[in-house]
Amino acid sequence: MPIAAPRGTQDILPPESRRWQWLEECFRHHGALYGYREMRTPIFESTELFARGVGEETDIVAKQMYSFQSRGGDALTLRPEGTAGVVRAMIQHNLLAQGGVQKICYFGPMFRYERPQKGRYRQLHQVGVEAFGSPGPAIDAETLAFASDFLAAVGISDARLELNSVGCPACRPRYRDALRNALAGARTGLCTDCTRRYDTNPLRVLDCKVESCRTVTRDVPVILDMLCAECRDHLRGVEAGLRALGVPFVINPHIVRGLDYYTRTAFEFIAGGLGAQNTVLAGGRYDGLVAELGGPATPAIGFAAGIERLLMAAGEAAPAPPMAGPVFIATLGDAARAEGARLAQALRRAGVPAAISYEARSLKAQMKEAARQDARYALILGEDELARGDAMLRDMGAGEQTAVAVADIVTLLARRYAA
RNA sequence: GUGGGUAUAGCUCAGUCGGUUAGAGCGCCAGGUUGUGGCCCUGGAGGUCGCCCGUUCAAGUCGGGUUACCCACCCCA
Repeated sequence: MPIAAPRGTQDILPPESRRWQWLEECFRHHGALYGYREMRTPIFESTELFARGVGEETDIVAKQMYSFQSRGGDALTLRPEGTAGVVRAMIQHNLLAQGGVQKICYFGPMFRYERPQKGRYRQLHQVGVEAFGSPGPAIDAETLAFASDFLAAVGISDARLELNSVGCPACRPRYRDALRNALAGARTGLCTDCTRRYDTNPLRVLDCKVESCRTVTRDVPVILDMLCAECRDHLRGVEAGLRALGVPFVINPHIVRGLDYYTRTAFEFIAGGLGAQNTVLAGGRYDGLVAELGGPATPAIGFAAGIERLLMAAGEAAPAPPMAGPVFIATLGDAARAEGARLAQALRRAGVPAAISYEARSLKAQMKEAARQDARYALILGEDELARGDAMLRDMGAGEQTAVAVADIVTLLARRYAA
């Protein structure tokens, strides 16, 4: 058996790669509309960054990281997500000292050691944004509008935005205690995972998918009723902003984030057609993270989306804009083939995509090759044409051909391809 | 980490009760057409039936194991 790509990774082959380029272009375009600038950070970072930035007790850090020791003895990890690296870079380069709002977008591969399945990979690719420096709900609404518009642009118009507030360090502990109290009586009805979560992170019981747990959590108090005044006002501000911007949403009090520096706004976009992995884009506010990583206290909000899932959810809706079909130069004889190569180069330098036959083959075989390459034109150059100083220019779509002087070909085709 | 499914040509898949030379469609190459793609006809190339072990006179087919992929749990994008 020859060597195969590692488990949970995949090769993005043409023409699928064209859809990736298209999606990345969509993302860049929307980023520019909303004032985001791209940042590129390393694919590996200090393991400690993720331990602190994502959280020691999360599954991602506890059992899904590709960690290794460098030859110099440093503990490093392939990034499992994008936010930690961006925040680290913002702090390291003192970009937050500039004041104002800083909007950063990024995309690239992330790595998580998970059991692969539909929509879940060990090397996944995300696009993401982070906005630093604005504490109010207006930027939350704008960020969600960005997400919604971006999804629509890539052909996912049926995604449902689910919104929640996870409170803040002032009100969340109070809710956590209330939740624990409410669950205490029904502990025996919880699944084994949730029995553990009851102690470690009771909020996570809320998004458990086991039926018995859902039954238990149906009547439990919701955080929305226990938010402090500031968090409640913030959420109302986000809702008002979304309505003003025309972004539909539903409140789902069961959306949670595991860590203390996630604050207030939390959201997910749910799309169909993805099986169990149906979250296509998710994010939230993390007003405590920059300070947690040693930077100046800075409010922030962001989201990330998995490219593989986006393309799956988009399905047929995601077009793969075809490249302009080339001019295929079919030649007969060594002298004509050499002239064809020169002609092709002249065409390319004039901005016209050109292809040639590298070997001596029958004209029929070359015409089939031209059709296979979806050529717009075939340029047929044989001994006779070479002697006359012209070539047959065949319109592959129309199936008509005319003789054109070699001297005029580049100018003529450059004009047609420019149109 | 747990469970289920699948594995035959480049791709998508047939393959009967275990039976002698493993098939189809698409794709590829060539010819029909001495210099013209798509449609048609003819021919050709291409296979360690995932891998190992076992049962049997005989295994693509049955059994065990293993690996990979897929799906679900879990977790998340």
